[in-house]
Amino acid sequence: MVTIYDVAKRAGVSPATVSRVYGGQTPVTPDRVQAVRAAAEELGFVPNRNARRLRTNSSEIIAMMVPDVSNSFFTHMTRAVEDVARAAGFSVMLCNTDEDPEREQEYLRVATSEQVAGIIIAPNANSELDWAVERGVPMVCVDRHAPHHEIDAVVVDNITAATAATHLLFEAGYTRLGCITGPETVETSTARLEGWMKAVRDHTGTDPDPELVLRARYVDDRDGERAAQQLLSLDNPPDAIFAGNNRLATGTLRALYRLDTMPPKVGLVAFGGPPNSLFAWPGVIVTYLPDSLIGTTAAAMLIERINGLESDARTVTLPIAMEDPGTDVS
Amino acid sequence: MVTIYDVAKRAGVSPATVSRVYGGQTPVTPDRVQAVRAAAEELGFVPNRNARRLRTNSSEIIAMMVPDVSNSFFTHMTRAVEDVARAAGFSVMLCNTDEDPEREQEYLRVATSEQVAGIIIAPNANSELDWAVERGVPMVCVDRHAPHHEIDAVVVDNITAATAATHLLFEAGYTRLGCITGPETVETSTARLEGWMKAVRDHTGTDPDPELVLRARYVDDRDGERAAQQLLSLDNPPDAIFAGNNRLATGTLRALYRLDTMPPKVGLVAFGGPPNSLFAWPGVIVTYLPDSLIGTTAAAMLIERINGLESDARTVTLPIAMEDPGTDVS
DNA sequence: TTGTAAGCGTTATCAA
DNA sequence: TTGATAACGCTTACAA
Repeated sequence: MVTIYDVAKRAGVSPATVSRVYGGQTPVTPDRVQAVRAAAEELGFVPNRNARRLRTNSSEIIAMMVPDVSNSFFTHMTRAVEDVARAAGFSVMLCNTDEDPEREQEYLRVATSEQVAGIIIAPNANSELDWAVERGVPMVCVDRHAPHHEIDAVVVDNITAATAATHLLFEAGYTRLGCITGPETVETSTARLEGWMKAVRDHTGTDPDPELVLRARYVDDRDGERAAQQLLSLDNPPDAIFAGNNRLATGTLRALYRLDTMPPKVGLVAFGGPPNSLFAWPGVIVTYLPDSLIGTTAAAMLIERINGLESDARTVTLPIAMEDPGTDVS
Repeated sequence: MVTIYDVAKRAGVSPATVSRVYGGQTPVTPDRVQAVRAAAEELGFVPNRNARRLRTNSSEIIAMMVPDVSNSFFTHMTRAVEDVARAAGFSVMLCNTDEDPEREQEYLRVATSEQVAGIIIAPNANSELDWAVERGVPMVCVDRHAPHHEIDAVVVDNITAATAATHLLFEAGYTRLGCITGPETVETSTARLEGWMKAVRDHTGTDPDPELVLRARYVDDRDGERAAQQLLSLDNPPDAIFAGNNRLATGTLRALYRLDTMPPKVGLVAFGGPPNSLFAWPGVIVTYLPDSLIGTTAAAMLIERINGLESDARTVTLPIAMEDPGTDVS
């Protein structure tokens, strides 16, 4: 391994000078910079970041922890984070927590002991962020608030959007609405359920029929498909379904397709949009989560923290866009 | 920061003993292990990986470099890599090269100077892998061979599958086929074009009309959409289109939808499948790339290299599955 | 502006 | 089985 000592010898300067050429604060005479760069080039020198980190106690890596790396919502968010991070000189390390607290905990441990510059995380109700927070690692939550913690967060207004989307179903003429939402450990699933219930109460004047509400995992299409099948095989099945995230929407669509009751026969709210939806479909109301905007906002906030900002925890709530193609088959 | 010295003092042992308790090779008496663990727990000790790496010259991080983190093909592959890597004690750092040699080069630099354990990369024709290879970083290419290099690779048989899929279009009764493939810098796009041409020659006995072949970027749906529009607005437009990857297929479908010529009116080969395709569609022939299998295979091969395997470069070619729902509208 | 030298927290060598 | 001690490659006082 080529070190600054080798480069120093070759360039006829001291190791300190070499160090200063790379990201040093102290100025170095131009011709010496030249000499050092030339020597480094010839020798194929690469600064050892571990040594640097050991010395400086800081890295240029941001860890991004999401429950599902293959969900387009998070991949878009990640891309946005990466763009902002790279512009500020950080690399992004992506970690897949799979909505599993143990995995998440392990990654938090790894990230902390890697001395990452900061962490962006979509936590769940059981996340134990204390540990990393206590050790002073800058952190920003995305999509969900931090449980029990004063941590910056970038979220969306799920309740309002869920209510609005559900209203659109009623306006389209559907009357008996089912709801498939995520597990209780995920904040957004409860918020969306709440928004849905509000709309149902507004329109019917009563609480929704409990058999019309199902919970399924966010991370697997199949769970959504099974839940939809269950709803549709009720004695008194719903004529429209609210699907609490993009995967659940995909699963629900698949169930509808299998049963030959594609929208608009049965209405659908795809909260967060089916992933990579190809085109608008009559009878499908799609809400678009501002994935990229969440990412850029969170990255910017994290970088502020990394740069030493000490203010109280901030929460940014972003709006949700919606598309209603109507129920006409065109 | 809590160090092994603090823990040692608290536990009444030497720093060396503490070090040995964590991942050490040398045995330690059980009660001392107890004492050390207890002390570490109380103090909230986390081993500093930078110091460890500096000392041992090795990390437990695998860098995965893909051209498009939001493409489902690569996200599925990444998940598979992660599963295998985690089982072997590695964390996975995901890097988005955006099909851009400069970005890729930067990430290779970062990864090398981070002393990553190994690299899994989907390179393009301009990738300069020499640099990292020379420094002895274990590497495996996925989806594409390494340009000019003796490096392990896990690929699929694009030519054969492209030919077979194109044959299916002819068999379905389509006669004038267009082809939208990726840029020349990407090996798979040329291979798929080649497979398509072979099938066209087989059936028509002549070379395909040059105006029916278009190149578009792999990484953006819109490029595919524009290309499809261009093909369909020819004086003598194709009655079926071969789309060279999942994004191009998505874009093509969108163009077909806009022009109200959805399959089976115009036939389609979606090579690699439209992302998260909801269901089979008449007139759409889908080839499924073995994304997960590529990932697990590549990860296993990389880990062998990390563990010191010195054999010649190996190339694994995996088969491609296909689905043809026929042209009947059901 | 430059060089010398002392760490950063860990692991590896060597004796005990 | 354990402990003292010398690295690992880099940054940074401090002195020149």
